[in-house]
Amino acid sequence: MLSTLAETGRDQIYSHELANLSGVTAAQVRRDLMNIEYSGSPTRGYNIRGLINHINGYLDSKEPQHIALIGIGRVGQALIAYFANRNPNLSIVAAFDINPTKVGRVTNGCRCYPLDQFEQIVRQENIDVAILAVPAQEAQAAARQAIAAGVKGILNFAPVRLRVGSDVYVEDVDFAVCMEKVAFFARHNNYRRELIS
Amino acid sequence: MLSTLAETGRDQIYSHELANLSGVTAAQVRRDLMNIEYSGSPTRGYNIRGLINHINGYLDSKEPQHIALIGIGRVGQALIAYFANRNPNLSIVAAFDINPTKVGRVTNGCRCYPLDQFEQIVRQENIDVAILAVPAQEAQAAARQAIAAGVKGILNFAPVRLRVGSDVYVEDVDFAVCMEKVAFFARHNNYRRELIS
DNA sequence: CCCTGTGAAACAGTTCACAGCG
DNA sequence: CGCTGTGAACTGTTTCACAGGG
Repeated sequence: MLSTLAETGRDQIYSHELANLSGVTAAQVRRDLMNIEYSGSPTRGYNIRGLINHINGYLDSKEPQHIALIGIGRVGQALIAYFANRNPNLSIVAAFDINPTKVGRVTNGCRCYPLDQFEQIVRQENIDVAILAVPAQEAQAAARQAIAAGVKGILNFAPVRLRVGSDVYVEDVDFAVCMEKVAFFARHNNYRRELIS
Repeated sequence: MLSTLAETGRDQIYSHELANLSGVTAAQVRRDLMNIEYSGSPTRGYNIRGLINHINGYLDSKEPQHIALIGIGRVGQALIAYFANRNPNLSIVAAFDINPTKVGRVTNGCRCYPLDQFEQIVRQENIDVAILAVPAQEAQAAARQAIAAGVKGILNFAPVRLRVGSDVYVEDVDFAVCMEKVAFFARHNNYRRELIS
Protein backbone atom coordinates (compact mmCIF):
# COMPACT_ATOMS: atom_id res chain seq x y z
CA MET A 1 0.00 0.00 0.00
CA LEU A 2 2.81 2.37 0.91
CA SER A 3 4.84 0.93 -1.94
CA THR A 4 2.47 2.38 -4.51
CA LEU A 5 2.96 5.74 -2.83
CA ALA A 6 6.67 5.57 -3.38
CA GLU A 7 6.06 5.44 -7.11
CA THR A 8 4.01 8.59 -7.35
CA GLY A 9 7.14 10.67 -7.64
CA ARG A 10 7.07 12.32 -4.22
CA ASP A 11 9.37 11.09 -1.54
CA GLN A 12 8.06 12.96 1.48
CA ILE A 13 4.60 12.81 3.02
CA TYR A 14 2.78 14.54 5.87
CA SER A 15 1.01 12.83 8.71
CA HIS A 16 -2.41 14.15 7.77
CA GLU A 17 -2.01 12.78 4.26
CA LEU A 18 -1.17 9.34 5.60
CA ALA A 19 -4.11 9.84 7.90
CA ASN A 20 -6.83 10.24 5.36
CA LEU A 21 -5.27 7.68 3.10
CA SER A 22 -5.74 5.10 5.80
CA GLY A 23 -8.90 6.47 7.34
CA VAL A 24 -7.59 7.41 10.77
CA THR A 25 -6.70 10.72 12.36
CA ALA A 26 -3.42 12.57 11.92
CA ALA A 27 -2.66 12.42 15.63
CA GLN A 28 -3.05 8.67 15.43
CA VAL A 29 -0.51 8.37 12.66
CA ARG A 30 2.05 10.49 14.47
CA ARG A 31 1.56 8.52 17.68
CA ASP A 32 1.96 5.21 15.85
CA LEU A 33 5.15 6.31 14.13
CA MET A 34 6.42 7.54 17.47
CA ASN A 35 5.74 4.09 18.95
CA ILE A 36 7.83 2.35 16.33
CA GLU A 37 10.46 5.03 16.82
CA TYR A 38 10.44 6.62 13.44
CA SER A 39 10.75 10.38 13.21
CA GLY A 40 9.99 12.74 10.40
CA SER A 41 11.19 16.26 9.99
CA PRO A 42 8.81 19.07 10.95
CA THR A 43 9.73 20.79 7.73
CA ARG A 44 9.10 18.17 5.14
CA GLY A 45 7.15 15.39 6.82
CA TYR A 46 8.11 11.75 6.67
CA ASN A 47 10.45 10.23 4.13
CA ILE A 48 8.48 7.58 2.29
CA ARG A 49 11.30 5.17 1.50
CA GLY A 50 12.74 5.47 4.99
CA LEU A 51 9.33 4.80 6.42
CA ILE A 52 8.86 1.68 4.32
CA ASN A 53 12.21 0.33 5.35
CA HIS A 54 11.61 1.11 8.97
CA ILE A 55 8.20 -0.59 9.02
CA ASN A 56 9.54 -3.62 7.20
CA GLY A 57 12.40 -3.87 9.63
CA TYR A 58 9.94 -3.65 12.47
CA LEU A 59 7.42 -6.19 11.17
CA ASP A 60 9.39 -8.65 9.10
CA SER A 61 11.92 -11.03 10.37
CA LYS A 62 15.10 -11.25 8.36
CA GLU A 63 14.43 -14.83 7.45
CA PRO A 64 11.18 -15.70 5.64
CA GLN A 65 8.50 -17.60 7.52
CA HIS A 66 6.94 -20.76 6.19
CA ILE A 67 3.25 -21.60 6.39
CA ALA A 68 1.46 -24.93 6.33
CA LEU A 69 -2.08 -25.13 5.02
CA ILE A 70 -4.35 -27.81 6.44
CA GLY A 71 -7.44 -28.52 4.37
CA ILE A 72 -7.71 -27.90 0.66
CA GLY A 73 -11.35 -27.10 0.27
CA ARG A 74 -12.44 -23.96 -1.51
CA VAL A 75 -11.08 -21.74 1.22
CA GLY A 76 -7.76 -23.55 1.18
CA GLN A 77 -7.46 -23.22 -2.56
CA ALA A 78 -8.35 -19.57 -2.43
CA LEU A 79 -5.60 -19.01 0.13
CA ILE A 80 -2.99 -20.83 -1.93
CA ALA A 81 -3.82 -18.66 -4.92
CA TYR A 82 -3.87 -15.57 -2.73
CA PHE A 83 -0.46 -16.08 -1.17
CA ALA A 84 1.27 -17.34 -4.30
CA ASN A 85 3.74 -14.79 -5.64
CA ARG A 86 2.83 -12.22 -3.04
CA ASN A 87 5.03 -11.66 -0.03
CA PRO A 88 8.11 -13.85 -0.46
CA ASN A 89 8.70 -13.55 3.27
CA LEU A 90 5.46 -15.32 4.00
CA SER A 91 4.62 -18.26 1.80
CA ILE A 92 2.59 -21.43 1.98
CA VAL A 93 5.18 -24.11 1.43
CA ALA A 94 3.06 -27.20 2.02
CA ALA A 95 -0.58 -28.21 2.05
CA PHE A 96 -2.24 -31.12 3.81
CA ASP A 97 -5.51 -32.95 3.42
CA ILE A 98 -7.06 -36.18 4.59
CA ASN A 99 -8.70 -36.80 1.24
CA PRO A 100 -6.30 -39.16 -0.59
CA THR A 101 -7.45 -38.00 -4.01
CA LYS A 102 -6.06 -34.54 -3.26
CA VAL A 103 -2.70 -35.73 -2.02
CA GLY A 104 0.11 -35.32 -4.51
CA ARG A 105 -1.49 -32.47 -6.42
CA VAL A 106 0.55 -29.34 -6.89
CA THR A 107 -1.24 -25.99 -7.09
CA ASN A 108 0.67 -22.77 -7.56
CA GLY A 109 3.88 -24.50 -6.63
CA CYS A 110 2.41 -25.87 -3.44
CA ARG A 111 2.33 -29.63 -3.00
CA CYS A 112 -0.36 -31.46 -1.08
CA TYR A 113 0.80 -34.08 1.41
CA PRO A 114 -1.18 -36.58 3.46
CA LEU A 115 -1.90 -35.36 6.96
CA ASP A 116 0.19 -38.08 8.59
CA GLN A 117 3.35 -36.58 7.12
CA PHE A 118 2.58 -33.30 8.83
CA GLU A 119 5.14 -33.38 11.58
CA GLN A 120 7.90 -34.56 9.28
CA ILE A 121 7.31 -31.83 6.70
CA VAL A 122 6.92 -29.14 9.33
CA ARG A 123 10.34 -29.90 10.74
CA GLN A 124 11.88 -30.37 7.34
CA GLU A 125 10.54 -27.08 5.94
CA ASN A 126 10.95 -25.14 9.17
CA ILE A 127 7.28 -24.22 9.35
CA ASP A 128 6.06 -22.30 12.37
CA VAL A 129 2.57 -21.16 11.45
CA ALA A 130 -0.41 -23.06 10.09
CA ILE A 131 -3.66 -22.18 8.40
CA LEU A 132 -6.63 -24.29 9.44
CA ALA A 133 -9.19 -24.52 6.65
CA VAL A 134 -10.95 -27.73 7.61
CA PRO A 135 -14.53 -28.54 8.66
CA ALA A 136 -15.44 -27.47 12.18
CA GLN A 137 -15.49 -30.98 13.62
CA GLU A 138 -11.93 -31.69 12.51
CA ALA A 139 -10.45 -28.38 13.54
CA GLN A 140 -9.53 -29.17 17.13
CA ALA A 141 -7.79 -32.41 16.19
CA ALA A 142 -5.88 -30.72 13.40
CA ALA A 143 -4.87 -27.91 15.73
CA ARG A 144 -3.60 -30.39 18.27
CA GLN A 145 -1.55 -32.11 15.61
CA ALA A 146 -0.13 -28.83 14.37
CA ILE A 147 0.85 -27.73 17.84
CA ALA A 148 2.41 -31.09 18.59
CA ALA A 149 4.56 -30.58 15.51
CA GLY A 150 5.80 -27.28 16.90
CA VAL A 151 3.53 -24.74 15.22
CA LYS A 152 3.32 -21.51 17.23
CA GLY A 153 0.63 -19.59 15.36
CA ILE A 154 -2.66 -20.68 13.81
CA LEU A 155 -4.98 -18.86 11.46
CA ASN A 156 -8.27 -20.64 12.04
CA PHE A 157 -11.12 -20.51 9.52
CA ALA A 158 -13.21 -23.15 11.27
CA PRO A 159 -16.10 -21.76 13.31
CA VAL A 160 -14.94 -23.22 16.62
CA ARG A 161 -12.91 -21.81 19.45
CA LEU A 162 -9.73 -23.84 19.59
CA ARG A 163 -8.36 -24.93 22.91
CA VAL A 164 -4.63 -24.33 22.84
CA GLY A 165 -1.86 -23.64 25.27
CA SER A 166 -0.96 -20.05 26.02
CA ASP A 167 2.25 -20.27 24.00
CA VAL A 168 0.25 -20.64 20.78
CA TYR A 169 -1.35 -17.67 19.11
CA VAL A 170 -4.68 -18.26 17.40
CA GLU A 171 -6.38 -15.81 15.07
CA ASP A 172 -9.96 -16.69 14.22
CA VAL A 173 -11.63 -15.75 10.98
CA ASP A 174 -15.28 -16.65 11.17
CA PHE A 175 -17.29 -15.74 8.10
CA ALA A 176 -20.55 -15.99 10.00
CA VAL A 177 -19.37 -13.56 12.64
CA CYS A 178 -18.12 -11.06 10.06
CA MET A 179 -21.35 -11.30 8.15
CA GLU A 180 -23.49 -10.84 11.22
CA LYS A 181 -21.50 -7.78 12.10
CA VAL A 182 -22.16 -6.24 8.70
CA ALA A 183 -25.80 -7.27 8.77
CA PHE A 184 -26.22 -5.83 12.23
CA PHE A 185 -24.80 -2.45 11.35
CA ALA A 186 -26.68 -2.29 8.08
CA ARG A 187 -29.88 -2.95 9.99
CA HIS A 188 -28.94 -0.50 12.65
CA ASN A 189 -28.45 2.24 10.07
CA ASN A 190 -31.87 1.46 8.69
CA TYR A 191 -33.43 1.83 12.10
CA ARG A 192 -31.68 5.14 12.58
CA ARG A 193 -33.05 6.42 9.31
CA GLU A 194 -36.53 5.27 10.18
CA LEU A 195 -36.37 7.04 13.50
CA ILE A 196 -35.16 10.26 11.94
CA SER A 197 -37.60 10.37 9.06
CA MET B 1 -22.63 -22.39 20.09
CA LEU B 2 -25.04 -21.82 22.93
CA SER B 3 -27.52 -24.06 21.15
CA THR B 4 -25.32 -27.09 21.67
CA LEU B 5 -25.27 -26.21 25.34
CA ALA B 6 -29.02 -26.39 25.51
CA GLU B 7 -28.85 -30.02 24.48
CA THR B 8 -26.51 -31.18 27.19
CA GLY B 9 -29.44 -31.69 29.53
CA ARG B 10 -28.83 -28.80 31.89
CA ASP B 11 -30.91 -25.70 31.58
CA GLN B 12 -29.09 -23.36 33.92
CA ILE B 13 -25.51 -22.14 33.73
CA TYR B 14 -23.20 -19.96 35.79
CA SER B 15 -21.30 -16.95 34.57
CA HIS B 16 -17.90 -18.46 35.20
CA GLU B 17 -18.82 -21.49 33.13
CA LEU B 18 -19.86 -19.29 30.22
CA ALA B 19 -16.65 -17.44 30.87
CA ASN B 20 -14.18 -20.21 30.31
CA LEU B 21 -16.27 -21.68 27.52
CA SER B 22 -15.78 -18.47 25.60
CA GLY B 23 -12.35 -17.59 26.89
CA VAL B 24 -13.17 -14.38 28.73
CA THR B 25 -13.51 -13.57 32.41
CA ALA B 26 -16.61 -14.15 34.48
CA ALA B 27 -16.96 -10.47 35.29
CA GLN B 28 -16.99 -9.77 31.58
CA VAL B 29 -19.83 -12.18 30.97
CA ARG B 30 -21.94 -10.72 33.73
CA ARG B 31 -21.30 -7.19 32.51
CA ASP B 32 -22.25 -8.14 28.95
CA LEU B 33 -25.47 -9.78 30.03
CA MET B 34 -26.20 -6.74 32.13
CA ASN B 35 -25.76 -4.54 29.07
CA ILE B 36 -28.28 -6.49 27.06
CA GLU B 37 -30.52 -6.42 30.10
CA TYR B 38 -30.73 -10.10 30.87
CA SER B 39 -30.70 -11.20 34.48
CA GLY B 40 -30.02 -14.56 36.01
CA SER B 41 -30.87 -15.70 39.48
CA PRO B 42 -28.11 -15.64 42.09
CA THR B 43 -29.16 -19.09 43.13
CA ARG B 44 -29.12 -21.01 39.94
CA GLY B 45 -27.30 -18.87 37.39
CA TYR B 46 -28.66 -18.06 33.97
CA ASN B 47 -31.42 -19.94 32.20
CA ILE B 48 -29.97 -21.25 28.98
CA ARG B 49 -33.09 -21.18 26.84
CA GLY B 50 -34.09 -17.78 28.09
CA LEU B 51 -30.62 -16.50 27.34
CA ILE B 52 -30.71 -17.84 23.79
CA ASN B 53 -34.06 -16.24 23.13
CA HIS B 54 -32.97 -12.96 24.63
CA ILE B 55 -29.79 -12.81 22.57
CA ASN B 56 -31.61 -13.74 19.40
CA GLY B 57 -34.18 -11.08 20.06
CA TYR B 58 -31.41 -8.59 20.59
CA LEU B 59 -29.31 -9.47 17.53
CA ASP B 60 -31.72 -10.70 14.91
CA SER B 61 -34.27 -8.67 13.15
CA LYS B 62 -37.67 -10.25 12.89
CA GLU B 63 -37.46 -10.36 9.13
CA PRO B 64 -34.56 -12.20 7.49
CA GLN B 65 -31.85 -10.23 5.73
CA HIS B 66 -30.78 -10.94 2.18
CA ILE B 67 -27.21 -10.93 0.96
CA ALA B 68 -25.78 -10.41 -2.50
CA LEU B 69 -22.46 -11.98 -3.40
CA ILE B 70 -20.31 -10.21 -5.97
CA GLY B 71 -17.57 -12.34 -7.49
CA ILE B 72 -17.71 -16.12 -7.72
CA GLY B 73 -14.08 -17.03 -7.46
CA ARG B 74 -12.92 -19.57 -4.95
CA VAL B 75 -13.71 -17.31 -2.05
CA GLY B 76 -17.16 -16.60 -3.40
CA GLN B 77 -17.90 -20.28 -3.83
CA ALA B 78 -16.64 -21.07 -0.38
CA LEU B 79 -18.98 -18.44 1.04
CA ILE B 80 -22.00 -19.77 -0.84
CA ALA B 81 -21.33 -23.23 0.54
CA TYR B 82 -20.70 -21.82 3.98
CA PHE B 83 -23.93 -19.86 4.23
CA ALA B 84 -26.15 -22.44 2.58
CA ASN B 85 -28.49 -24.10 5.07
CA ARG B 86 -27.03 -22.22 7.99
CA ASN B 87 -28.77 -19.21 9.43
CA PRO B 88 -32.08 -18.85 7.58
CA ASN B 89 -32.19 -15.24 8.75
CA LEU B 90 -29.06 -14.44 6.81
CA SER B 91 -28.79 -15.98 3.39
CA ILE B 92 -27.07 -15.29 0.10
CA VAL B 93 -29.97 -14.96 -2.30
CA ALA B 94 -28.11 -13.90 -5.42
CA ALA B 95 -24.60 -14.01 -6.83
CA PHE B 96 -23.05 -11.80 -9.48
CA ASP B 97 -20.05 -12.08 -11.76
CA ILE B 98 -18.68 -10.38 -14.84
CA ASN B 99 -17.57 -13.67 -16.35
CA PRO B 100 -20.39 -14.65 -18.73
CA THR B 101 -19.57 -18.36 -18.45
CA LYS B 102 -20.49 -18.26 -14.78
CA VAL B 103 -23.77 -16.45 -15.27
CA GLY B 104 -26.81 -18.68 -15.05
CA ARG B 105 -25.21 -21.33 -12.89
CA VAL B 106 -26.97 -22.28 -9.70
CA THR B 107 -24.90 -23.42 -6.72
CA ASN B 108 -26.50 -24.41 -3.46
CA GLY B 109 -29.73 -22.80 -4.54
CA CYS B 110 -28.02 -19.55 -5.37
CA ARG B 111 -28.26 -18.28 -8.94
CA CYS B 112 -25.55 -16.27 -10.63
CA TYR B 113 -26.63 -13.15 -12.48
CA PRO B 114 -24.69 -10.80 -14.73
CA LEU B 115 -23.40 -7.75 -12.88
CA ASP B 116 -25.55 -5.34 -14.87
CA GLN B 117 -28.71 -6.80 -13.37
CA PHE B 118 -27.40 -5.98 -9.91
CA GLU B 119 -29.58 -3.02 -9.08
CA GLN B 120 -32.72 -4.70 -10.38
CA ILE B 121 -32.18 -7.89 -8.35
CA VAL B 122 -31.20 -5.99 -5.24
CA ARG B 123 -34.48 -4.09 -5.26
CA GLN B 124 -36.48 -7.15 -6.24
CA GLU B 125 -34.98 -9.38 -3.52
CA ASN B 126 -34.80 -6.67 -0.90
CA ILE B 127 -31.06 -7.04 -0.43
CA ASP B 128 -29.29 -4.68 1.91
CA VAL B 129 -25.85 -6.19 2.40
CA ALA B 130 -23.27 -7.37 -0.10
CA ILE B 131 -20.17 -9.52 -0.01
CA LEU B 132 -17.33 -8.32 -2.20
CA ALA B 133 -15.17 -11.22 -3.34
CA VAL B 134 -13.63 -9.73 -6.45
CA PRO B 135 -10.05 -8.90 -7.46
CA ALA B 136 -8.61 -5.82 -5.78
CA GLN B 137 -8.70 -3.63 -8.86
CA GLU B 138 -12.44 -4.19 -9.36
CA ALA B 139 -13.46 -3.80 -5.75
CA GLN B 140 -13.98 -0.05 -5.62
CA ALA B 141 -16.14 -0.05 -8.76
CA ALA B 142 -18.21 -2.94 -7.48
CA ALA B 143 -18.65 -1.23 -4.13
CA ARG B 144 -19.82 1.93 -5.84
CA GLN B 145 -22.35 -0.06 -7.82
CA ALA B 146 -23.59 -1.87 -4.73
CA ILE B 147 -24.01 1.34 -2.79
CA ALA B 148 -25.78 2.98 -5.69
CA ALA B 149 -28.26 0.11 -5.60
CA GLY B 150 -28.98 0.80 -1.95
CA VAL B 151 -26.70 -1.63 -0.13
CA LYS B 152 -25.92 -0.44 3.39
CA GLY B 153 -23.30 -2.95 4.53
CA ILE B 154 -20.36 -4.52 2.73
CA LEU B 155 -18.18 -7.45 3.70
CA ASN B 156 -15.02 -6.80 1.70
CA PHE B 157 -12.52 -9.54 0.92
CA ALA B 158 -10.50 -7.46 -1.50
CA PRO B 159 -7.25 -6.09 -0.08
CA VAL B 160 -8.14 -2.44 -0.63
CA ARG B 161 -9.64 0.18 1.60
CA LEU B 162 -12.97 1.09 0.05
CA ARG B 163 -14.02 4.70 -0.10
CA VAL B 164 -17.65 4.85 0.91
CA GLY B 165 -20.03 7.31 2.44
CA SER B 166 -20.47 7.34 6.18
CA ASP B 167 -23.92 5.73 5.94
CA VAL B 168 -22.38 2.51 4.64
CA TYR B 169 -20.71 0.03 6.97
CA VAL B 170 -17.69 -1.80 5.62
CA GLU B 171 -16.04 -4.78 7.27
CA ASP B 172 -12.70 -5.74 5.79
CA VAL B 173 -11.37 -9.27 5.78
CA ASP B 174 -7.81 -9.23 4.51
CA PHE B 175 -6.13 -12.60 4.46
CA ALA B 176 -2.69 -11.04 4.24
CA VAL B 177 -3.30 -8.91 7.31
CA CYS B 178 -4.61 -11.87 9.33
CA MET B 179 -1.68 -13.99 8.28
CA GLU B 180 0.86 -11.32 9.14
CA LYS B 181 -0.70 -10.98 12.54
CA VAL B 182 -0.32 -14.69 13.22
CA ALA B 183 3.19 -14.74 11.79
CA PHE B 184 4.16 -11.76 13.88
CA PHE B 185 2.97 -13.25 17.14
CA ALA B 186 4.43 -16.64 16.35
CA ARG B 187 7.77 -14.97 15.76
CA HIS B 188 7.40 -12.86 18.84
CA ASN B 189 6.80 -15.92 21.00
CA ASN B 190 9.93 -17.44 19.57
CA TYR B 191 11.92 -14.40 20.52
CA ARG B 192 10.52 -14.49 24.02
CA ARG B 193 11.50 -18.11 24.44
CA GLU B 194 14.97 -17.43 23.13
CA LEU B 195 15.41 -14.62 25.59
CA ILE B 196 14.24 -16.73 28.50
CA SER B 197 16.23 -19.82 27.70
C1' DC C 1 -21.19 -20.63 51.30
C1' DC C 2 -21.58 -19.40 46.18
C1' DC C 3 -23.99 -17.03 43.15
C1' DT C 4 -25.47 -12.29 40.72
C1' DG C 5 -25.37 -7.34 40.00
C1' DT C 6 -22.80 -3.24 40.16
C1' DG C 7 -20.14 0.82 41.87
C1' DA C 8 -15.33 2.00 41.58
C1' DA C 9 -10.63 1.46 40.11
C1' DA C 10 -7.32 0.28 36.49
C1' DC C 11 -6.12 0.17 31.90
C1' DA C 12 -5.67 0.88 26.77
C1' DG C 13 -6.46 3.41 22.92
C1' DT C 14 -7.59 7.81 21.00
C1' DT C 15 -7.85 12.65 20.63
C1' DC C 16 -6.70 17.41 22.09
C1' DA C 17 -3.67 21.06 22.49
C1' DC C 18 0.35 23.17 22.37
C1' DA C 19 5.56 23.77 22.63
C1' DG C 20 9.36 23.93 19.49
C1' DC C 21 11.42 24.40 15.23
C1' DG C 22 12.63 25.45 10.42
C1' DC D 1 2.94 30.01 9.26
C1' DG D 2 2.63 24.53 9.07
C1' DC D 3 4.72 20.71 10.52
C1' DT D 4 6.25 17.13 14.18
C1' DG D 5 6.52 15.27 18.81
C1' DT D 6 4.38 14.72 23.17
C1' DG D 7 2.19 15.71 27.84
C1' DA D 8 -2.47 15.78 29.35
C1' DA D 9 -7.34 14.84 28.94
C1' DC D 10 -10.74 11.82 27.54
C1' DT D 11 -13.42 7.66 26.24
C1' DG D 12 -14.55 2.96 26.15
C1' DT D 13 -13.45 -1.49 28.09
C1' DT D 14 -11.83 -4.74 31.44
C1' DT D 15 -11.07 -6.05 36.00
C1' DC D 16 -11.62 -5.77 41.04
C1' DA D 17 -14.20 -5.98 45.06
C1' DC D 18 -17.99 -6.31 47.58
C1' DA D 19 -23.06 -5.79 48.95
C1' DG D 20 -27.18 -8.59 48.90
C1' DG D 21 -29.80 -12.87 48.76
C1' DG D 22 -31.18 -17.72 48.65
